[in-house]
Amino acid sequence: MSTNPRGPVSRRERPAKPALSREGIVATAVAVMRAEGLEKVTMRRLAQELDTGAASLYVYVANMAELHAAVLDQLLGEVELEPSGETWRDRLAGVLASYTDVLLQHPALARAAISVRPAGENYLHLVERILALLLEGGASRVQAAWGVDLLLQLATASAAEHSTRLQSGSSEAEWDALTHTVREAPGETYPNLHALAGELLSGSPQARFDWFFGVLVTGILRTPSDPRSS
Amino acid sequence: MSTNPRGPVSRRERPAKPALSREGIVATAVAVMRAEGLEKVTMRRLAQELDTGAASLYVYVANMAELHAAVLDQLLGEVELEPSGETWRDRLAGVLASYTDVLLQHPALARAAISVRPAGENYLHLVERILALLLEGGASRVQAAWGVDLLLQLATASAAEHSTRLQSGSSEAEWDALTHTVREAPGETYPNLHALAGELLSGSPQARFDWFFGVLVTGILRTPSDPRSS
DNA sequence: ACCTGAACACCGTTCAAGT
DNA sequence: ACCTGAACACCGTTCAAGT
Repeated sequence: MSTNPRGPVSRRERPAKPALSREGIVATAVAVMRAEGLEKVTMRRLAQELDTGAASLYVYVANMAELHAAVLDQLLGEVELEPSGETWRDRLAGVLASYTDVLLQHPALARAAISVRPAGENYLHLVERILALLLEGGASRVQAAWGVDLLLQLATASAAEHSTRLQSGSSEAEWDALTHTVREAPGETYPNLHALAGELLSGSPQARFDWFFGVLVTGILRTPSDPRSS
Repeated sequence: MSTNPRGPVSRRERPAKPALSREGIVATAVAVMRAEGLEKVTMRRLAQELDTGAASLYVYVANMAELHAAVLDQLLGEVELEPSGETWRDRLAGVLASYTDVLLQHPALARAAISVRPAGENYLHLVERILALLLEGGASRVQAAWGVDLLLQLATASAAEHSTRLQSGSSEAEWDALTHTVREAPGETYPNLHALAGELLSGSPQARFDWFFGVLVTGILRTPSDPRSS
């Protein structure tokens, strides 16, 4: 009869329930999201996964929004900050494409990312990197600072918009409906819409991303900030 | 004892329940949203308002997303499409500012607008007007078509981001937290973030809007679409 | 201080049954 | 064809009570 120096053996059924912690909760949230999507990341589901009650989680996270922000920051760790590329422009395009990719893999998160400010480490690293590349490209201090905002906002919005199209069951039908609406727009009421229907619906996502990126970079470098405000 | 030629008078308590219709449902949804916000626009609440059961609404709208799209299109009727302004550029800025204003008045709708494609009349009129202004400014066909997308996407994202800051009870505290994070970012790990903290947090919403708008217009007119795709 | 069960006040959507 | 009640399968958050 060997004795366990660490005390009596009790509840041998499962490994001792690990203590709750903010990191544990966020890690579980990320795992559930990867497996089943952000929709399934609910307080009740997380609690079940951690073998406790939903109310217990509120000791470590203030609410759902804060949890979403933490999950998002965690995901941002996957963004490629040092992509290959000859010029600063290619590297900047690479970082943004990687950011967009990460969001596209998690449709619901892309939507959440628009209203959520992740103030975590990974978000800061991303901002830092984009600032560096813009400065390398010759942007002024204000151009770089405001430019980051503009670039991230657009990348996020594009991912959110695209991701809804991808996931929602009705994606195909909805796209058809939009196509139909544009193509059938009467030329008397909507002359330009009618004339440019082809262009409005043209372009692969890649081609559009490239053009959008070009527009922003060109604009950022050529547009001085309002002299009255600097 | 007068007789009613239209039949026996029954249920004199309230005016006869009006027949359900898609327009009636959307109008009620808009009214509830104006009064109490999009969060309160639920199937159950709308049904209550219309003196019926939630299930009955599904005869006229497919689901919540479709209802949101209809509400959004209705709201877009308030956008000023003919603002005063000397140049096409001023008028375009006016249209976009008005669009942003409308969304800012309804925070939750701004967020919904990112993933929702309103295919209604008012949305089409907005697109038509922006196309016309861009063409007037000398944009090519593709520049105008893709430019509308870019301008609307960015205006929507800005409104969504800003509106969350405005409404969420914790807005002030969250903004302080972000400010603090940026100001306290260690210079060794985040040299650029640290050096540009002032610029990152600078600028009134108006100043940023003006600069963003300038960046997009400049970029749209100067960036040719990829020759391989046109 | 941390954890819990139970409750509060809700959701969207489906479906069998009625008219 | 349209409308209904009831049910299904959930939510986030709070709070008194325990340890």
